[in-house]
Amino acid sequence: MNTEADYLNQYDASRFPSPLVTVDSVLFTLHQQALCILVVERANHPQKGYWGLPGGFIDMARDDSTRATAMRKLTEKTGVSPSWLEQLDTFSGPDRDPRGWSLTVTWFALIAWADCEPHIASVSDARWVPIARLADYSLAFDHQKIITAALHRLRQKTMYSLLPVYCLPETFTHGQLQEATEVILGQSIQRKSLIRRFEASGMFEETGESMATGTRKARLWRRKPGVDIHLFSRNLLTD
Amino acid sequence: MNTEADYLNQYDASRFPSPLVTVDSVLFTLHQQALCILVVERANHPQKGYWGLPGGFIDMARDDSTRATAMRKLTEKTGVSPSWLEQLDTFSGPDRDPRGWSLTVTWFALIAWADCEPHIASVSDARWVPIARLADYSLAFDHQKIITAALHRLRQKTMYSLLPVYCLPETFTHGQLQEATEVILGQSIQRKSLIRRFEASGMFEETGESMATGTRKARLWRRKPGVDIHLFSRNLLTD
DNA sequence: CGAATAGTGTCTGTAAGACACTATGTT
DNA sequence: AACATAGTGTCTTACAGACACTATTCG
Repeated sequence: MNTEADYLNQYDASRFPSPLVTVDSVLFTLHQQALCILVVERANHPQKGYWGLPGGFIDMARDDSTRATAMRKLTEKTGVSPSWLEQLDTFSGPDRDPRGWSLTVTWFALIAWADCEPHIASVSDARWVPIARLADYSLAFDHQKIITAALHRLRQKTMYSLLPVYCLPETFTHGQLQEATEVILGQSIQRKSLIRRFEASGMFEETGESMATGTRKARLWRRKPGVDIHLFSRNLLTD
Repeated sequence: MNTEADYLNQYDASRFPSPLVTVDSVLFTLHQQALCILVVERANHPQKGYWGLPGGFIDMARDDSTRATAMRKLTEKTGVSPSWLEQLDTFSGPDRDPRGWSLTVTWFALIAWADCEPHIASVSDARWVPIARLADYSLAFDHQKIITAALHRLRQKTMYSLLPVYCLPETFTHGQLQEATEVILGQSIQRKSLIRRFEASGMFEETGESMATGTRKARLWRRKPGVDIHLFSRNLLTD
């Protein structure tokens, strides 16, 4: 007799060698017209003292998916949940970690700077780094490659959606969204095109309030609750 | 003294519990105007007798990435390398496999039916199933969910690239590409639009040969060697 | 020649790019 | 009032949709 129940009774996972599994996230924000990434100084070996992405091991007792692991680690470092969190890619191989064959499930996240600044300012090991300054940091493992992939994803999605709103505070103006989009894409865009898309997306509602960012007051908007992101069928900046 | 070398000397991966890690692929092809997926009958527990995606454990001695694992498993089942292979997503959680907390890195692949039919016909455990017939099969684990994600990816990419060419033989006609695209999208498309994109992509060259699929002979084309896939800035079928 | 599929010409429709214009608030 | 930023009107451009047209091959 050899039922599945018999098999499972005798099954011992520790008999099989397994890769080292981690979860890492690339969290972006915008601050002072710069696109920034959250990096953490490594307190332990391996690569102690290097800077790395926020992440770590899965806690199988608490996490019911790698999304939960990513969320838990980001919340530990920032004090809040990211506004946007999607899976990026899985990186693996025998040489990327000195402890052996390893695999990291990576996530791509966005948050408003103001939402987490108080918490980040209070912990010394996490820091926002403008992407133009990343070269000043010694990054652990293949984290530079992961960041490059995340940046590519962010720029692609910015071309066919209004993803940058997830880098903004709960209420925001057209001007702030335009600035966010321009910082991410690294070039100026047509305000008219952005506003046309903003309206067509059906994702937003006016708060009724307005705010003076420049000289004239600008209307404030928020994301409609429960409304999903809208994907456009054409890209911005199609050159 | 506590150097990284000391740390690595004392490091014992087996002390830490680790999720069960697998790699699974969704391989699509086109046959007789139907979009098909390769499924394999499970010879061992768990879920023995159910059908599942081609995949399995990482062989850390031989595979230098999960891509290599996916490629190795697909080659075992089909006899050839897929024409297209990209990472899809990672699925994880405590309940998806009865052996415990598990994680599968999934890949999305395309191949021409004729390239692997001789090999598949010779092995009894692998089978092409038209997606409309998947309901007739008892699928293992969360493989239905993985297939749904792969199908979504295939359809999306078909809207903004000529990805379906990777389901065709090395040389093919405009008509075959149109048929492939229509089968994948489940609706007819404008031949003129397809040919405009085909030319604009710069991905193809004429073989000089032609072929009678219908009454009149059609020109044969192939992918230019070393040329990457072209992504269009607008979608087809934007309704 | 007619039938069927291969392939082209060209008009329409839609949404982005460009940019001038008007509106509103601050000094 | 001057000015700077908010927001609109509208022309142009690029490319997909529609569909009629011509071309080729076979019976």
